[in-house]
Amino acid sequence: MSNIENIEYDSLLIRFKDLLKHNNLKFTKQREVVLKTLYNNDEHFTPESLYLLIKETYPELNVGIATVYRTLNLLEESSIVTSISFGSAGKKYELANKPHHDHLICKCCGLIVEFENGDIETKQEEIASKNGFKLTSHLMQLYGICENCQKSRKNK
Amino acid sequence: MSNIENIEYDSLLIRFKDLLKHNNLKFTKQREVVLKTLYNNDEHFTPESLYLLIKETYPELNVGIATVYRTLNLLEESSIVTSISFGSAGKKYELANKPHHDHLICKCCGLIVEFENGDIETKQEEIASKNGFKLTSHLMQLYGICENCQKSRKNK
DNA sequence: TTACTTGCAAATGATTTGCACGTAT
DNA sequence: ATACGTGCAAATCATTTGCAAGTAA
Repeated sequence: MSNIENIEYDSLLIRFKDLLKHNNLKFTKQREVVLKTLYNNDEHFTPESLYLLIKETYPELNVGIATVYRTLNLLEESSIVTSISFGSAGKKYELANKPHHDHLICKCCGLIVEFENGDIETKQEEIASKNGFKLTSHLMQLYGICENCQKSRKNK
Repeated sequence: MSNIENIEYDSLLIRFKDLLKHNNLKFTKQREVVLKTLYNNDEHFTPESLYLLIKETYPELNVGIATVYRTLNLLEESSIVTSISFGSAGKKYELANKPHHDHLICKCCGLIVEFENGDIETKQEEIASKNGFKLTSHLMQLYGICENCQKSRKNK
């Protein structure tokens, strides 16, 4: 692990600890492990997939899925993680401090592809100011069928 | 109700009936009423809100919520309706053949302004196809502070 | 010590499913 | 007549919550 990554993780951890202290909450191994696992794995996790990975990685901690849910909610309220939801397949979480990007989501298998597009962001600013709004953030998710799912549909 | 609306509805209905026939499914009052209610009300429905409106509008049919779910799934698979996920507020359905609109949302007072922007939609198509996706829908919400709220903040 | 946190299991809420009866074709 | 569709209630799935025991501060 490089120094840069450690610095990033350390600052995340400090933010998390500060937040806990401010709210009279305690810093626990379980909470740390949730944050660390999100940080070490560049994926979009469902609560269950995160729970399974944590169980596998830290079997001695015997973390319960309820704690994963509780910690994800805490982290999301504090804007340390964000979630995206796609239909009935559920909700997925990722760290919020990644460089800004939007999501392309397969309605069929749940695959998520990240993208970034400056032209669209410029247009969004134009639309907002045309309507008298001062833009603070946005949510853009494109839903479709990915290459693989298009193929498997044809095979049926 | 104008002729134009009737023609639109009739063509929708024909599409639905064709689809049912094609799959050896039957055209029933309940299925018709789900489509008609979506058509007559320019809203985003949760399965439950749609169910409640149908019960209120056609009490004699005694439609069950399971049928609303079943019909929405059927209509969605057939691309007659699409669903959009509004964050934690759940999943909402609307007719797929309406012109797509997006939302500009004031974080301060909740004002919602609808807009439509062809340039962005074109870019979205480009992004999707560049990633091998066949685009079916999108969710774009711009969050900000509206004109009025900007003024009243200054007054404070 | 004393709150807060945990894992567990039970509870909840949304959606789906099995079944016997009803209905469109 | 024969599937298929329906409402109902029970089942399921993801998520939340109550509780007694454990742990950070």
